[in-house]
Parts: sequence; structure tokens; C-alpha cells
Amino acid sequence: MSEDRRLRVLRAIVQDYVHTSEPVGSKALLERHHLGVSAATVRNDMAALEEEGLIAAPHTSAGRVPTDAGYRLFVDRLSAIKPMSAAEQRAISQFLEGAVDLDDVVDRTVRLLSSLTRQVAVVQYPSLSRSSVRHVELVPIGGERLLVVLITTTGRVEQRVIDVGTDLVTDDGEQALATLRAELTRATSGRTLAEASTELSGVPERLDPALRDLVRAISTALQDALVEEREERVVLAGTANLARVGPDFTTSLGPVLEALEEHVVLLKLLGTVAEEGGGVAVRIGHENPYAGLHTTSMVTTGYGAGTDLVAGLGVVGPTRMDYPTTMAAVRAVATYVSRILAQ
Amino acid sequence: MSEDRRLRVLRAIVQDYVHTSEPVGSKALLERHHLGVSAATVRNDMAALEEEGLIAAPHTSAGRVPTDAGYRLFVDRLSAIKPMSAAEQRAISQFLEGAVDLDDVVDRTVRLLSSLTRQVAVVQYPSLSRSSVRHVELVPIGGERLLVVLITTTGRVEQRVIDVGTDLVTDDGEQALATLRAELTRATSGRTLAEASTELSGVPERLDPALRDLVRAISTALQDALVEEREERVVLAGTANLARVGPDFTTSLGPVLEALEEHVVLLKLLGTVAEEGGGVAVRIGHENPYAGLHTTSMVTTGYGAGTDLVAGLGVVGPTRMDYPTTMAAVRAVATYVSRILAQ
DNA sequence: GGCTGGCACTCTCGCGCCGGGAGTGCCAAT
DNA sequence: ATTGGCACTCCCGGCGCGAGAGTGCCAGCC
Repeated sequence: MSEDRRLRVLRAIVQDYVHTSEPVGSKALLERHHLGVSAATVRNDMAALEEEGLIAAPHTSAGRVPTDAGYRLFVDRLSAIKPMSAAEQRAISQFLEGAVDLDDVVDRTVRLLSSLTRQVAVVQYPSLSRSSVRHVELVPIGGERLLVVLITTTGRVEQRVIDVGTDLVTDDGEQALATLRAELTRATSGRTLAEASTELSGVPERLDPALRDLVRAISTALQDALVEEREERVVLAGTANLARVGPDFTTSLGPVLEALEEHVVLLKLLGTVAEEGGGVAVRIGHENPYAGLHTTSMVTTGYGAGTDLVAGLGVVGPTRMDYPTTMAAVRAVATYVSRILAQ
Repeated sequence: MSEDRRLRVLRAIVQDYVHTSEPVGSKALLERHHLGVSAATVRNDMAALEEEGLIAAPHTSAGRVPTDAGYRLFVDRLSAIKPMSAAEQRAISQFLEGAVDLDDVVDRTVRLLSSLTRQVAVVQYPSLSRSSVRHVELVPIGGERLLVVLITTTGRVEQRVIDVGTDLVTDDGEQALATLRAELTRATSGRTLAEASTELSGVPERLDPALRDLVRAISTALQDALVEEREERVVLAGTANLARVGPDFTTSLGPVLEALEEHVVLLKLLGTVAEEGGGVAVRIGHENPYAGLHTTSMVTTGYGAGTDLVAGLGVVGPTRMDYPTTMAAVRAVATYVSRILAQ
């Protein structure tokens, strides 16, 4: 019994099932793939594969369907990421280049990814952790409120509103703000977010004691904005693709949509990125730590400017998905959006 | 034949159908509502209502179901917006008060609205059109690129990246930017966006001819940001609720999800707001201009700080929805989020 | 030992049929 | 205008059946 052929059979099953959405039997396999053996032999192999937990039959005497473990083996050892055609690459690149700002880049990326894969695309906004401070701005709004704006090298803008004890829309207030602004800029500008954060804590002491409380408030607000992970945003597109999957999927549709609304969860999943397979990580069915996504697979990778990975992107789809092309699309989009961000 | 009773029957049908999700027959009606008449009378009324196009039967000898026109009449004349209990109001208010910045307000609002109504909530970011310029900032990034940031009174931040012909990270460049910054601030600060836009066009002429091209580029970028409607964002929550609606709805689920991804469409729908019914507008089934939403109804209203309405919010759900309570929730959330924004 | 053809067996799926039930429309009577 | 009565229509669930797809196993063959 050739171990090698058994794996070829598994591969054929995965490919057929992805293609037809129906359990695949020994005979159907022979028609579409010319393994040089008979149906009976294939049946023996299938029995063995089932024994190993790689495929399963929905009921006696139906065809076989890959299990999560089967897909896993397929992804790890039986498939190669399909290279994208030059035309596709050009299209991707051109589409992304039309973007006018960071929001637009992210928006285009997520749309592109969902239409390429015909699945749900998930793109994380470039994370703060690796970027540095470009600019800090203080804007008084209303009587005793202050808008603190932080602009980073990745072009991201963070804002916080804080309550200050005193009215700032006075001459005194304006003046205080001016010195404060200068001081803050000096303390943070050009520094990485982590550096800026520590630098910031020294500022209050150096200033007029009368302002100390105010400064402390601003400083903590900024630090808050600096380290805040909660603020990391994700953007989705292509949820309608879930409805196209098929009737077998409609039951799990509710839970999946729910899971997709938990952006915190998605962020976490995008965060952990594997290095193998060209940097593309695949999480299949129950490998997924969240119950709502047990019927789905996630294909993710990192992207970002420079050598640092600053964010993640990927797609969510039914476990029965075309892994090689999906992985290719995810990788390609990540590459090109990184390139765009790099300039 | 009492016109009045016929409408009471219609109301009963709508209420029952919303409650049970099943076509309602004459007998079932009598059990749940004590109209003082017999089943036969109700049947006559139903026939008349069907004649008028207010209700329809899925097939001969099944119960009746309200048509879009039926719901319309129900909403306009047969129902009153249910007042919310004091406890609910307190809960809404408290939940929204925890927000730390504009993003958080919007995020909380949309979540709140979807969980209150158990439907898809849509919230538009406060629109620029009614607000005015708080601040303009120019940040050079990379060699020949400039990030233009616009901060408005509503706390919104718009950003644009523009390519300038020359390298700005030089002493000359820095100096030019400084004067430019001052000039722009003077021209726009405190003005409404429309005013600022016209004011802006005068700026290039008043400046050093050498900078004129640069200024013109910045000025157009700003004007772009000022009037840009495309940039208006909407946020969704509760799409999973669509999956709970029922089997009859699953077919239209795909198109609906697609429509919900067309944020431009949603913006347009949120934009047109009626004044009747406490400012809450209802768009039922085919009244909706977009085919994907023909099976759904939309309940929307405006919200925003001050006397001006600056944005819209609402929910999307199946035409078979509980209009009175949904309308109440939409109105209440709009009221409270406006209050939050007002301070 | 591994491969193959053959064969009996199992299970699903679609179809037609049937009876019960809910609901209607109409009519004659009040 | 309302009502009780009655015949009629149509959906729905359950049942049986045959076809088809697929399997498991066995005996023979290389």
C-alpha cells in the first residue's frame, strides 16, 4: 500500500470537493484524475485515510469529505501557492496605487482582497506599536475640553478628548497651550511611540506648577493613545460572499457573522502570524480558538512598510475553500500594499 | 362596512404577523384580539383589505400577510411610537456616556442601537457640511509628500496626502510651510466649511509666486477634503441579526449583505430624512430605491450637536419588523447621542 | 503483499400519494 | 351590515418506492 499514492488521493479529494461542493466518491475521482489504479484500490486508500481521520463520510455510502486534519495536511504538504499571473499582479498594483490617503489604501485593500478571493476580507489598520510620532496637536473645544491629536509616521491619527479643570478659551489659556504645544512637540517628535511615552512622563515636572495638573492630564491621555491597543481597527468587506457558499453553510452563518463583528477577536487572530509558507498562516476550522469560526478557515499574513510588520490582513471563508489561490491572493495583496505604504 | 374596523383589523394583522412570523387567519385573529365581531365579518374585511392592496395571501387559503402598502398605512396611521421606560433611557444614556472620543461615541452608538433593536444598525459619522474648521495642519512626510490634516468643530479629522514638486524637508521648505500654515489658519479657522472653501481660493494669489503651485495644490486638496462626500463614513453593527430573521429571509440575505456594503448607498439613504413622526423616517420594502433592500425596511433619523442635524443613523431590518419599538429605539438613541455630542 | 473485478448491501434523494388541517369565499338568513 | 354554515382549495407532513451512488468485502491475480 503506497503511502505516496494515498496522499495523492487525499489531494484529489480535496481538490474535487472544493470544486464541486459535493462528497466525492471513488468513481468520480477516477474520472477527473488519472491515477493509474482502479476504483477498488482507491476505495482501500480512502478507507485508510478515513482511519487516519483525514477524511470522513457524511453517512454510510456517501462520498468522502476532507476533515480539518485533511485540509491541514493538504495545505502543509500537498499544495503549492499558485503564482499569480503578470496581468493579475498589474491589476492589483494599479488598483492600489489610486489611493489618496491611508484610509483609502485600507479601504481599497480590503475590497480588492474580497473580490479577488470572493470571500470575506479582513484588514487591520497599521498598528501603532512600530511607528513613531510625527506630530502632536492640542485643540481647545468648548469651554473646559481639549482635543488631543496624535499623528504618526504611518499617517495614522489618534484623538482623545480630555476634561481640564479650567477654561482654556482665554488669553492665559491660549498662551499656556502654546508653550505646552512646543514642549510636547520637543518631547515626542520623531521618537518611537514607546520612547515618546517615557519621555512624556518627564514633562510635567519641568513646567509651571500651575499647569502641572493640566499637563499631567494631557500626558496621560497621550500615553493612553500611544499604547492603546483597543483602538486598533479592522475593516471588513465581502460578507455577502458568505451567503453564496451554499445551503450547508447557512446554519453556521449567524455565528460566523457574530464572530466577524468581534473586532477584538479578529485583531487577535490577525496578530499571530506564522512564518512558514511564504509568511501566510492558515487556521483551519476547529484550529480556530473561537467557536463561531469553527466552520471557517482563516488565511492571514502580515504587511506593512519597511522591514517591520506593522499589521495583518487576511480572509475568512468556509473550510472548503481553494487554499492555494486564496493564499496566493493574500500574499500578493500584502506584498503590494506594503509596497504602497513604503514609499 | 365600517372603515374604522377594517383598519383595526389591519393593525391586528400587522401586530400578529410581526409577532408570529406566520400568515394570520381570521380565526387566529379573533383569539388574540377581541374585536367584537365574528370570523366571517373579519373575513369580509380581509377581502376588502386585499382588494385595496394592503394585505396579500401567499397562496389560496392561507392566512394574510401585510404588503408594503399595508405596513405603510400601519406606520402612518395605526401606530404610535412606544415610549421607552425610564430604566431603558437611563441605560442608554449611561452606556453612551462612557465614550472617550468621537470614534468611541460612534462605535458605542451603533452597538447600542443594534442590540436594542436586535437588527442591523447603521450610524453615519457626523458630517462635515454643517460644521466648521477648527484647525489645519501640514505635515511633510517622506521627501516630496505632504500630509494635510483638517480638524473640524465636530472633532472629525480629514487627511489627504499630496505630491509636491519639491523636497520640503529643507530649511527653505520648513520656512515656507510655516508661513503657509499661518496663512491657511488665518483663512479658514473658525469658518464654516463652505466659507473656508471660498476663502481658500483667494490664498494662492496673496503669496510668493514661487510657492504658488504648492499652495494651489494644498488648497485644492483641502477643498477636496472639505466638500468630499465620498469620505463620509458609516459604521455597521448587528449584521448577524439578519441570520436570525427566519428561513423565508435567507434567500434575500445575500443581496441585503451586498447592499449593506455599499456605504455610498447607505449614506444616501441616511441623508434624506423626514420630519414627521418625531423626525423618524421609515422606508418600507420597495419604497427603497435599491433592489437589494427591497425585502427590508429602514428606520432612520438625524442626530447631531446643536440645532443643526449633522448626520443620520438608523436600522435596517426585514419589512416584518416591530415598527413602533424600533422607531422608539432609533429616536431615543439619536436623542441621547446628540446630547453627548452637544456638550 | 498489493491490486483488481465483482457483488451484495446501505443510505440518500426525489417523486407521487394521501389525509388532516387551516383557511377561504360565498350564500342565505337575520 | 353581520353572521353561521358549508363546500372547496391548498399546504404540509408522513409514507412508500425505485433509482442511483457509493461503500465494504472477498476471492482471484500478479
